[in-house]
Amino acid sequence: MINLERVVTFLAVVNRGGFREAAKHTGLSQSAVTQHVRRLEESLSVNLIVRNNAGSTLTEEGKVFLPYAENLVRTGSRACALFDTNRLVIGASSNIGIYVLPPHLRRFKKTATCNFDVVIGDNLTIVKKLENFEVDVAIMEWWDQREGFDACVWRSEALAVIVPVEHPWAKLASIPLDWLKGEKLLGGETSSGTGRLLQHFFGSVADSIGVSMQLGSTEAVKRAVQAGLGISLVISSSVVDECESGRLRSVKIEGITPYKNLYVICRGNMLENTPSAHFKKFLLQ
Amino acid sequence: MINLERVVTFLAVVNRGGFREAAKHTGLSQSAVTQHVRRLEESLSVNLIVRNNAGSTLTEEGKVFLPYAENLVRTGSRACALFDTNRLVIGASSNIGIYVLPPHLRRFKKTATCNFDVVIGDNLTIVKKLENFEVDVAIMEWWDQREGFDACVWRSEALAVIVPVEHPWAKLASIPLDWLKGEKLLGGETSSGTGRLLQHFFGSVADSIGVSMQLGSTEAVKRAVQAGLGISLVISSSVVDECESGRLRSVKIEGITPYKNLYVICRGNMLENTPSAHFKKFLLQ
DNA sequence: ACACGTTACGGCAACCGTAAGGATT
DNA sequence: AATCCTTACGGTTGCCGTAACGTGT
Repeated sequence: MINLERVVTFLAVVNRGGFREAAKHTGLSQSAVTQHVRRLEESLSVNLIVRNNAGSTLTEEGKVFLPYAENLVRTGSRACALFDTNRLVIGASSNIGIYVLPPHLRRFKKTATCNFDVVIGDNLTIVKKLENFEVDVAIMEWWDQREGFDACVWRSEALAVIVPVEHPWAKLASIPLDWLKGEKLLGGETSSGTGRLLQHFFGSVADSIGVSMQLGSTEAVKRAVQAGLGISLVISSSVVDECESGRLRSVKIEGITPYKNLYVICRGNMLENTPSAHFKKFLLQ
Repeated sequence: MINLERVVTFLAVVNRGGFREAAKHTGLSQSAVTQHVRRLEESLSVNLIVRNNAGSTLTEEGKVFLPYAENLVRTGSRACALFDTNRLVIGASSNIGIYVLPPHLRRFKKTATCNFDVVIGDNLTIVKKLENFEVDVAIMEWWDQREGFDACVWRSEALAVIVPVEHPWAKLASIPLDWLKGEKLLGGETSSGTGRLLQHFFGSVADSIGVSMQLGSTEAVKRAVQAGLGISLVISSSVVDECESGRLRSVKIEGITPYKNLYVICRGNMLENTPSAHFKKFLLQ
């Protein structure tokens, strides 16, 4: 079985571009670095690194091995940190991490008995990291009930239809649902479950609502709407500032208050006395 | 950093239910097993296993650590097998493995520079094994274009409508497509893409063709058709013997020669000089 | 008494660092 | 000559297996 210390050294050589630098960085002698890499190569029966006076580089085999090496070290590190009651990695999908979570994190920081890191990324990335043990707990905009995880609804986050200030609807207190027929919404992050939401709140009208671009982030959507490129449906808290300062208008829909459930997700089989359990309990009060 | 050998031993203890059994299974002395587990526990600063005369069990911490351990060992094993140039595991979905592949494997055996194993299973099982690095190359009846794999069409395999010998169509050279309307085909393996095939070759007629049972294997379908339970659509080469010996009849459809594409699938990022690359090249000539 | 896991201990191999040795520029 | 990696070598450590030792049934 592969020796992880050697893999760590291998990665150091790759990242630092040479054996000497890797030695400095890992605290080993550079002779030990040579031995680590050589033994790793022997155990795999291939050369991983092209030795070179001007920067060592990966062989083809090294390139194939690299992702495995990174995965192993990541997972190993996380496993080591598992019972370290002093560390927590929180994952959040972009919108939540940017617009919703910060004040809660600030409150948590006061009561927390441990340090924590936050990783923000699109929904699929965070799910992947949750599965890869790179994050301990995730706050997400949807959950597909996959096996091995405990998900519970944290809170409902209000959604808002936003339009440019010069838009005909901009000065109306609210509009009837029918007006949305045939509209095209500017899309933000992919895979955030917008389709399902539209269906749920707008019923048959949803079929005639299109999503016209995938701008990748709510920030991009806000700018695009400001620029008059179209309208969109976003989390209310993401546009509080813009609405107050008059750069965007939030328009209500008569009789409907669309919202999005946010989920707290942990791996199943969690212990009581872990940082992630504390964080979950904190969020759910 | 965690020592993977100790993790392997830990898993052996968990799976075998005791230190002694784990020792037998891993080839270590049971003293060494004790040391491995103890050192692993020390490195994580928790107890993982409850020692017990009647079967050792996991502690709560052990249960939490278990998935990490499995993940690490799986990834490590995969990485080790990456450059093993003397081992090849070929996966094949049942029909292909049973009826199509054997003569090719025989030819390959003559030229092959490595030993190989064959794993036969239903389509989903083989995909799973491909993703888990349990098979290196797979021959499948469909492919859903998932990321990280290279798939190419190997060959087209003719399909045949089969009927019992006493069936009204049995003595006809061919039948018009329309006759299939309202028929029910006996289904074999699940998830073999029969629905798409019917649509492709039979067009609108396909909508009125049903699939009445899921018998699980082509062998079962053949027997069922022989017994007069219905008709079916199968790979021609699977019924050559039965048609020759008069136990089944293969009926042509006027103007249509249905077939099924077979795919050779490897992981992406493959090197040139691997057994699976050789096998793929061999199949594609 | 038996089956299980732990501890003690001696031999062996692995590993590390120092220092000298090639190779390339 | 300078920089890089490899090799040689000795001291230390860690690891394994044998065997003796607790412990619970």
